Amino acid sequence: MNNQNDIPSRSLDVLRAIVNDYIETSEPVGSKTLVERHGFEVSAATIRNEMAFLEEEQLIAAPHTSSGRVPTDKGYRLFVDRLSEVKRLSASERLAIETFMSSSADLDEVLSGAVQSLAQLTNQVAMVQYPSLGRAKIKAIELVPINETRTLVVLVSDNDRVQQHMVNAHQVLSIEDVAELRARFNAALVQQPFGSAVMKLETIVANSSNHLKAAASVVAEAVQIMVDANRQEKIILAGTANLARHGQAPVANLGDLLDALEQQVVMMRLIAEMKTDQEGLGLLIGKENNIELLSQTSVLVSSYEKPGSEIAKVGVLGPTRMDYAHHISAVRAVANYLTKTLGA
Amino acid sequence: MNNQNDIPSRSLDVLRAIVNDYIETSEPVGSKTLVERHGFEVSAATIRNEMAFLEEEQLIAAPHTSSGRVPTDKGYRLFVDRLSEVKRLSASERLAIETFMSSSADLDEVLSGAVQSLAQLTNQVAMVQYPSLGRAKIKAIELVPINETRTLVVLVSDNDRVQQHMVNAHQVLSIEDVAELRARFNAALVQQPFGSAVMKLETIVANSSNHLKAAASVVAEAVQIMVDANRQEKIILAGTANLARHGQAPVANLGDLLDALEQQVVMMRLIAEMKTDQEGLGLLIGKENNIELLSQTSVLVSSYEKPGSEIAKVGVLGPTRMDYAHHISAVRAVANYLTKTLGA
DNA sequence: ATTGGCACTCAGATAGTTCGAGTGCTAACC
DNA sequence: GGTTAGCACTCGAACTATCTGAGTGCCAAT
Repeated sequence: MNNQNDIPSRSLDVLRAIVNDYIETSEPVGSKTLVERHGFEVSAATIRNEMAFLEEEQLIAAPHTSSGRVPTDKGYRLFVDRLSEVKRLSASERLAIETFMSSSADLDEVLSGAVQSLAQLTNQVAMVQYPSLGRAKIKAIELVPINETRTLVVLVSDNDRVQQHMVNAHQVLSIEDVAELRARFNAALVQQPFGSAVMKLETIVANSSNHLKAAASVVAEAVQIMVDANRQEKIILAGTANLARHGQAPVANLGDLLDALEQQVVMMRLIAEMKTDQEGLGLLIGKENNIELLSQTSVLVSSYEKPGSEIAKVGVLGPTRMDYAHHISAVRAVANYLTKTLGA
Repeated sequence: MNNQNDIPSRSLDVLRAIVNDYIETSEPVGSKTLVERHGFEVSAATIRNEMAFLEEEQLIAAPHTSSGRVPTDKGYRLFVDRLSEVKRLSASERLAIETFMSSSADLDEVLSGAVQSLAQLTNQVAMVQYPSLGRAKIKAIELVPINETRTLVVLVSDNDRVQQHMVNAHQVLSIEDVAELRARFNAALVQQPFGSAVMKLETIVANSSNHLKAAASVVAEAVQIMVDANRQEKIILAGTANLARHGQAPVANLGDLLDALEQQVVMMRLIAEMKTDQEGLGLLIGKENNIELLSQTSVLVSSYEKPGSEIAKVGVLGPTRMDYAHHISAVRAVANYLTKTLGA
């Protein structure tokens, strides 16, 4: 097994050229076109020798005997890690991000703007993970009476996230009743971290006036549900149409992939488990993600930070044959804007 | 131009058989298979004569000379209007709807459950339109301080819909300030229909304490935005993956269709403009919708009612070659459940 | 180490052939 | 008159054959 560093510099030049060409044309690339399009000072035959070497190293592969070569997952990996220079975003691209992401909006709007601009920028499927609220605190609980028995429970956390859940107390609640419940829940829960809030719920119910115990327990249940919904990761997607567009789908059965995306669960797990480097970037190429359905797709994420809550991720999913150099810039830029906007 | 009623009964039998067969097999259907699979007491030749007649009437067409026949839009229309018997839903299908649509949830959850169950039931793209809130009234306005200057404005309407919008007052607001704003807005707006609420906003701002005028105007703006967002129709989709699944896409470029669905605007207009009959059902077959992109798809909707607000629609979109008899039942059932659940 | 030369491979395009489901028409039949 | 059997005909789909050319691997010469 050869170490990467054993690969001579010219071989790497060839690999870089192959990846760039293939990303651009999406056709297997052969030795002759390679010499023509890039400024190699050697003949096609020499390049062929290099290619044979790269193939031995499993960095490129031929779809069928005697056809051009295509980078393997391993080839892309080496390319990304050591060969690609980051393409800076153009001014118009930066502008696009800024206009898409209106600041001074609430979390939902900011995230949805971010994911849409990223999808448009990359022509891939974009996704953003909600900041996990593990460390977030409860800012307020509002009870809004809807009719005699039904009440809307609104939970606001200290990072601008608002959740709501309808409950039915199965008993008539007077205005005073609602006020009491509101007071009790707020007194006990405001400023509590989500984690510990749940433990207080029983006490609140126990302390409530007798005739309100049932209602209190229903509200407590709603709070529990919302806290749980928080712990459970959530993502937003945009640009799924890009999968069907631009010719060759990155998967045999496009329907299955779209389905998986719609169900969210696969992507949620994947994005949650992805590791990122010290710069916050994470990338899984092809089979690296160990998900059969995604064996021909790459997932690129960058973490962004929401002060006060944990770090979350934003990224794109596309065919392994994606423009890594460009997309890395795009994802990173959107992540930066997110951090900036949310920090304000 | 022949009136429908001039078409002899046996011809209609043949048309019905053709539609049913084609829906089932998605292959053009020929005279021989037709005689075999359905209990026609006549020979294939006779059926051919009938088919020639149907073709003259433009109810069926042959993809190419000497191939089986396929129903035209007009053929489907006649089939649906006069020939198909509604297929009742199976017990398990009804059960699926019920479990999907937990009652005592808020509007978002109910609608999202409905659209998901419909997508699953029909294997098509399902969509539901939010009830327009033209007649709805404001139930409460809550102001939740997020930090010194930012405040979350929560607007609850009397049909369980909750909206929120973050505002930045650009000035420090004390608890008393927030209380005053809350009181003023609620006093002026609670029980006001959305339509007239907007007109009161100026007065509220004018009446506010001087040092709160700026803040009040920011909040008023937020209310305005939310009211507008309400007036603007909104839909939820589910099951878009079903388009890519099951073989032949109903459109040349699947990407364009997915894109249009994601952008929502096309479907929003279409669903808003669709007419429904006295039973609340509406159906556009193929080119009837006059949208090039959707020329090979049918859209089937049923209206549902949310007491107190206007009527909205729920339905499915799929290839013209869809199982109308079944889907009509499914859409109608979901609409009924919606009306029932929301009326509670 | 590099290169020109050359035989070889093989996917994809083009063209020809066959096959059969399906048609339209006509003449006979009830 | 409606129905039917019979038959010639059509034409897409599937199969085969052939051709082409981009690309390869290898070897001998530089």
